[in-house]
Amino acid sequence: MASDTLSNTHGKKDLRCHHDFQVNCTNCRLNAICLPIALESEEIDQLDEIIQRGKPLRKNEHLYRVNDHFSSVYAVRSGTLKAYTITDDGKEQVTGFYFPGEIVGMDGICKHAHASSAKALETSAICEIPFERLEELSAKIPSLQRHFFQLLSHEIAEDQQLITLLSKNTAEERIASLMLSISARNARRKLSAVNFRLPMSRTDIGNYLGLTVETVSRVFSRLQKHGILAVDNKEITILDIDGLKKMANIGSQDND
Amino acid sequence: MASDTLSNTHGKKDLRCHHDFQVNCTNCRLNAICLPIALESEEIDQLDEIIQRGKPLRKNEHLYRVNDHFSSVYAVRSGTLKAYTITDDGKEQVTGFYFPGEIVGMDGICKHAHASSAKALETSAICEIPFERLEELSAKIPSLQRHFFQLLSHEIAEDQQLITLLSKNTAEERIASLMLSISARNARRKLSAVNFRLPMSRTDIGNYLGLTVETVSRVFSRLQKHGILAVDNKEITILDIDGLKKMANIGSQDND
DNA sequence: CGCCTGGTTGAGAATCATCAACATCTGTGG
DNA sequence: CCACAGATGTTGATGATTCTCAACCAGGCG
Repeated sequence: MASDTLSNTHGKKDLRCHHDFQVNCTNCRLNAICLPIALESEEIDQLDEIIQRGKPLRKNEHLYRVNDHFSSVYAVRSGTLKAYTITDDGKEQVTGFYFPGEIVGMDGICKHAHASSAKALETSAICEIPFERLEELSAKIPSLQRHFFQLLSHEIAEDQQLITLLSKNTAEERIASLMLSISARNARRKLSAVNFRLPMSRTDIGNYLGLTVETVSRVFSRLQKHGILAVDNKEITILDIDGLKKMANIGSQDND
Repeated sequence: MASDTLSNTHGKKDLRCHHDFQVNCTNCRLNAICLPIALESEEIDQLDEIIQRGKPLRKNEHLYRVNDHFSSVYAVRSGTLKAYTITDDGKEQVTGFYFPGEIVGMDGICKHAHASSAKALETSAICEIPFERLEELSAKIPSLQRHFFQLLSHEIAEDQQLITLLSKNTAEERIASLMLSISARNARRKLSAVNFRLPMSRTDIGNYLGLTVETVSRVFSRLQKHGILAVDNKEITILDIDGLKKMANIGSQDND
């Protein structure tokens, strides 16, 4: 099933051994949703050359921390990351979850220091993309520059969706939206849209959606009672996707 | 006082007459906070050439609407804009306010269609920057490419601050943060950091911060009672900026 | 086996929304 | 210049959603 998820298939002691160093952008299953989209094959090779692999993270390891010097953005190849900041009064704020094919770290460009921290929710393989090299290459390959502009813009548009969610929607609507978002992102990777395992804790979900753990738990219970979801710990099955969409108040949204 | 605010100084019938068509990027007071930062003078001229001016908007006029074809981003030269989306159930969601020197429309890059609408809160002068031309020029001028990447990244980082605000903070903290943000953005334009006129309605403030008009009004009253703000309709004076910062739970934040 | 983290469920409290009445401002037209 | 209408803002009373505090349960790991 999850052939792009290394996390559950190897132990902890020798992560590097099982890692496939043969992966490159050309043969990566994710290249349709990652940076190389719309590049010519020789251009992909150029991009491929600047990308550094072989940095699998174990669960709870940090990819970078807030205020670290910014030098790269990162593509998730397998596993899941969460990005978060610490508020002035010491509380954590989860700002996003990043699944395979997605790019993390773009909020650090503007100040040359990371605006958030990123840690692995499970064992994760990461492609590091040195930003200065990417800049140079972008100036040479117009479609790459455009694609990267689009990636940044996409993150803005997504954040604004989250803003709307937090500003206007009830607890049930927020959870429903998140489930639909994860479902859509799974579908994009050719995984099941109705059956998946949540990589994050209830605490992280609540934190991300501006809710307490208790509320998250109660909403999951309610959704289960109403026959919309089957919830077994972190294992989620969407039983009534139309009901879920109606609950999320989503007409024509593309949840990616 | 507000020499870069045309809005209050001219009537409605002949907006174009009073508009200063001599403005270019080189002599624009805002060029330190707009795009041309860090460009050589001849590079500024190149940028200047692609920028289209002379599009003053009157209050409530749209710069673009959601789903309009995306072809440009826009720099605010005077006045104020608000960006907003319409949720599936028909409610408005304000996603940002844009002051002179700031760039609006960047959320449209990713889908080549605007992800939000932008309308003028008061008479506003706008610089239109055709995006394809900007892309071409960015490929030629590395510092421009970098600056634009940074602008996009900055918007992401800002949106994430708003997410945190909506997710974790009380009504008072949200209002206090917004006042501090407006104050800091005024200061950046060499205007008063403690005395300013809000260009947006209470409804817009509430909408942006995820609160009702009534709550916004009550919080303003409370802040006034506590001697932190003097509020006279849209005229705001910050009487106790340290108290305001403490209230906003802000230690070391740069509110721009 | 027992501890510890993570998750669930319940009861009471608090913040903010809703509904409603009233005040103020703006601008239009007489 | 004044009067009026509609939009905008303020204040109060009530109620709902969600948070807080607390107890309890389940699973994983030493």
